[in-house]
Amino acid sequence: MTGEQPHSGTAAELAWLASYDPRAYTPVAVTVDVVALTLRHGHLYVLLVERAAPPYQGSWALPGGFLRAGEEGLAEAAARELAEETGLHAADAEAALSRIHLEQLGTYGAPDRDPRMHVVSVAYLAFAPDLPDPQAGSDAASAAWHPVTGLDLRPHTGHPQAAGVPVDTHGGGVDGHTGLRPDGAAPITLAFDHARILADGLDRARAKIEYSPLATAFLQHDFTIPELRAVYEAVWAEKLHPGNFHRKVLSVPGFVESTGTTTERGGARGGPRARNYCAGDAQLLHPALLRPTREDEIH
Amino acid sequence: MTGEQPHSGTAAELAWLASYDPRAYTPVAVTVDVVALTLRHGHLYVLLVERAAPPYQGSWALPGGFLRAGEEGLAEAAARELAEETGLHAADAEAALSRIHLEQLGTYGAPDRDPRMHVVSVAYLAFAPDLPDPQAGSDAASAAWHPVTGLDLRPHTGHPQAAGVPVDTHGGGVDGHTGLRPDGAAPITLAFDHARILADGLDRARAKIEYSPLATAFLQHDFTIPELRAVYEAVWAEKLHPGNFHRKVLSVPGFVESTGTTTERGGARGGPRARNYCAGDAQLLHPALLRPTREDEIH
DNA sequence: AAAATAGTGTCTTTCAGACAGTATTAA
DNA sequence: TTAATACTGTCTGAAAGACACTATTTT
Repeated sequence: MTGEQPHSGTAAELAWLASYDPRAYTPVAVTVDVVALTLRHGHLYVLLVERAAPPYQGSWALPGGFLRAGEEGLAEAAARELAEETGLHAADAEAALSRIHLEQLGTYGAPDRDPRMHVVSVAYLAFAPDLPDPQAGSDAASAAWHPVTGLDLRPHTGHPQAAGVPVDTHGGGVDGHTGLRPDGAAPITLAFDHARILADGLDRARAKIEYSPLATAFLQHDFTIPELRAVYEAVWAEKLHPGNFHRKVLSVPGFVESTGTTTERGGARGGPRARNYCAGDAQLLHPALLRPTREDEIH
Repeated sequence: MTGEQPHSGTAAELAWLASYDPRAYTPVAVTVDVVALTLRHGHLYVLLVERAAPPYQGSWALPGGFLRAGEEGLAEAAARELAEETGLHAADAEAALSRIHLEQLGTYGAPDRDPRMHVVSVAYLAFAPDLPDPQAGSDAASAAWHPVTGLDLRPHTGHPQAAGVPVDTHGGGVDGHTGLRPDGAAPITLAFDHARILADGLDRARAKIEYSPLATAFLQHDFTIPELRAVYEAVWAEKLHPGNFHRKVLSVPGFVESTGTTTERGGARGGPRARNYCAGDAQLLHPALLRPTREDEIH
């Protein structure tokens, strides 16, 4: 909009406008980062990109980029970044993106979180069904889905309470269960404060599927109750009781709707064929699906 | 675009450029706004400032200001703004601010939300005990606490629990249920998108006191169960059953701790003296205090 | 005395979790 | 056949909400 000189006006207006001129201040950059989660082979994966330039050259980071000032809103920018990095800006972007849930996660603005300048990052959280790997030859050449269990989620830039996100009581300590890769390799350390952002995103995801039907956003249009249970088990990293989960899901009005069909085959290791369902029209689960081993209050 | 002539080149080239010099883009301003809530005479009040210059000259707005780039984080900026506008930057600022709960609410960045330029606003939500009125002669000369029932809040289409800005652009419908003042005066319309921000803050507050002990942040250090109930009734705008509420609060571990004392006098209209409590050490209420007339899913 | 309120007891309903049990399918 | 799995039935305990009741204080 303004870009150059402010338009003319009264003296008072000009004085006030001057207070809005960003060049009167040290500049701030605004970026949008995306924590895109998906489910693969029963495990949670997050979309990461490899940094091609310093700082943190060669490190993995959350996909993101600068907000195009005057052109787009924050959610638009997040959707654009996500489409670019997943390689979905092709023909099917429209259809694929429409099934992806996107919500604002939080904003991170510690002055030293980027060594180059003060960067304020608006983080978004995305739930996506299993997508193809990002294709080379696009912006997404360096993007890949990583299992979250292979990432080091302990914050390393210990700025006081940088850009705190709600309620989070980030375990912070030597939790031990995160950051260990199944193959025993060293956990990957993320660039900037992206480990913290990812940890906040995982916390949000774990809490969100309790009272919202968004777990279905990780699945295809049609799914079975056991598949839905696999989502909860992956996000919560807990085994759930199959029978109780089944009855509970069906008892929540509007959570799932029967399609009248069943799967073609039974389970890989035996068992009957499961009935198919699709997402219902509820926005809120009532009653909620409470996480089981909620180790009570932390203090 | 920029308002001048757009740069030539593909988006990828622009992004490449920006990775070296973010100022290649149209500038963005970053502000921090605060939704500060308090309880007065049994009603919810919000801190507002009167705008002294266009746009929206003479309108009321949320207190806020520019992030001091390179100097402070977002939460720091919010605390600074809150201290300035409440007139608490005096001697007692330290003690008073320490009792105020402050958390990030969401970030608002629609390109046209400020007519002058693209402004990204990081909103914070504050719960404060009853504070003295802002004093003239300070930055807070134009600040005042307003009952939220006297403000015009458009209903918003977002998810009730969603922390932050819903992805969809709201369809700003006109509904008459909120914004009616008890004295029948016309509801006050807030500047910019601050009505939306305030509505999101109220939603967050209503949800937050269900599962966190933050309702106590509205009270003095010592309080009675009926006083705590008054907080819930004001925030939820619902009458609660006194007996059940009492038993429920005491049954949640770590919510409140008895001080062994009682009030000096009984209720204003009769009744025994109440026992005093202070906040316990729980961070999460388990089990939660569920809101009663939760009209189920919205779709 | 009358009215209002703090705090407790009890009953009913709902729901989460444990567990058992049946039917169906793959190996 | 064996093992795994989808799904259903049943019991127990926790907890929310409705209601009744006592005790204490103000007007």
